[in-house]
Amino acid sequence: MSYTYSHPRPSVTVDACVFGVDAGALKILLIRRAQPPFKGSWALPGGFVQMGESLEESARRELSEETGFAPAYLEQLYTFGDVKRDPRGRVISVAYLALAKLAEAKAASDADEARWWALDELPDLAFDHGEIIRMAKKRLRAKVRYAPIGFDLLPRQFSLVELQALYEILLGRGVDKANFRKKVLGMGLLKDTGKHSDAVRPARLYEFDAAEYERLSRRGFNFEL
Amino acid sequence: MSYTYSHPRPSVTVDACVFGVDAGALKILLIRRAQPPFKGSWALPGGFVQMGESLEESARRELSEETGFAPAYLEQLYTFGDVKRDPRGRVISVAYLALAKLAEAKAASDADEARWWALDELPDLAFDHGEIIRMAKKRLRAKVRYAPIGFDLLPRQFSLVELQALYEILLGRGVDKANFRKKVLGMGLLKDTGKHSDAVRPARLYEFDAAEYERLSRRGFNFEL
DNA sequence: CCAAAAGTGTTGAAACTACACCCATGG
DNA sequence: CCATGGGTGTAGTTTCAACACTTTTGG
Repeated sequence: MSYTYSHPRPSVTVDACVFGVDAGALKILLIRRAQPPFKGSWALPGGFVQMGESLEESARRELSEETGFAPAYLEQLYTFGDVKRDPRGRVISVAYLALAKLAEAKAASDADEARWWALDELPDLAFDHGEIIRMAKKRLRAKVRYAPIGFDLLPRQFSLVELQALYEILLGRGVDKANFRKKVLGMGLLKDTGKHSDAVRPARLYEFDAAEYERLSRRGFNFEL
Repeated sequence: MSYTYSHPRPSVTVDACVFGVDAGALKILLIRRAQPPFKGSWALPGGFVQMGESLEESARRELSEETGFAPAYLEQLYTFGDVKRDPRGRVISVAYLALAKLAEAKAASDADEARWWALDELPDLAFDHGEIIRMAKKRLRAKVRYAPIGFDLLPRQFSLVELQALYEILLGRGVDKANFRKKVLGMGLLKDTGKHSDAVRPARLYEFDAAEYERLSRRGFNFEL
């Protein structure tokens, strides 16, 4: 490294918005802060980026350390850099959006310092984390319509009724059953597993066919619901 | 500032991808680097974030200093943080996507150290700027379809033929004239200025009605082309 | 056979596509 | 009156939305 500069530098953190669906509602994973500032407040899991790790590695590490959790889906959301967003000084935060499958979500929900909160009953939040969550929610609700990321919120095998319920939660409105099914199956992205749920009337279980999605995408296909 | 930490910190920079349309092609504004590393190479305009300015302010300042240019549109694109992306050490870059109106684009193109390049004839680029440009181009081509940002690439007043030509460039394919017009005018976002171009047969000139777009957006309207 | 939940068919309206055509102006 | 480019109209097809309907299972 032959060139080095010495100048005042901001700190850089990562914060993760982990969403999950449980009990018919969209939830987000928060931790209680053990250190000042905002000691005792709820906040997004996250922390300082270390010199030897990429941003995404940093997000995964912090998530694992603070919640013991490895998300099914992780994408960069936005970088928040207002001068006064952190009372400790200049701290720039790279926010990530993550999705968790329902079963795993429940497993992690027992911890004392990390719990799931329904999005319409959030506690007071540290820093500008309220704003970050608003943006993450907006991104999720928009993106679920043109990218096959909803499947990362469901178990690997799911029924069409479950998938429809998920979309109704995310979109915030009811969906016509017959039309939803025709559209979803018409895309040819769901593999019939041959299995059935054990409901009153057993429902066919499907799997998302990621390989087929890749193939179709390369040929110009666009997911849309 | 009662809490302060002392720990190794990355540097943070901003880089801007400024797009413009000229001579029927999509172009991007690059500068020639005067300092090492990559001295003499072409690169995105940008530089170090200062402690007292937000990220967007920083992007506007660097753009102004290096190209004398204030973009019509500016949005954050993505943050690049691979450990080895800069030979000087750990440098995280927040990339911005900017759009410039054609007339202003031409004005700035005379400078020696800043010039416009067609996207299919780019020179060798410093750092990971090639990757940043690829992502910016992808975002622009996708976003122009569901957000009214194409207008920021045209003069304030424009004919439908010009608008169509713009979309054909951005989408990379031909568009049916009659259908394009019906769709665009049907949205009710264009104000007829009453003026005409001075072509062989004078064309009606329109303006994008930003206020009306705001109004419709709040009522659930979604731009789409 | 009844309740509950899974799964389907039909139809009219709306949107999209392709393509042919007409119109205004300068030379 | 012709070339150039601006500006429609229409018809066939596909997609969409609404809604009523049938099927399977447990009790």
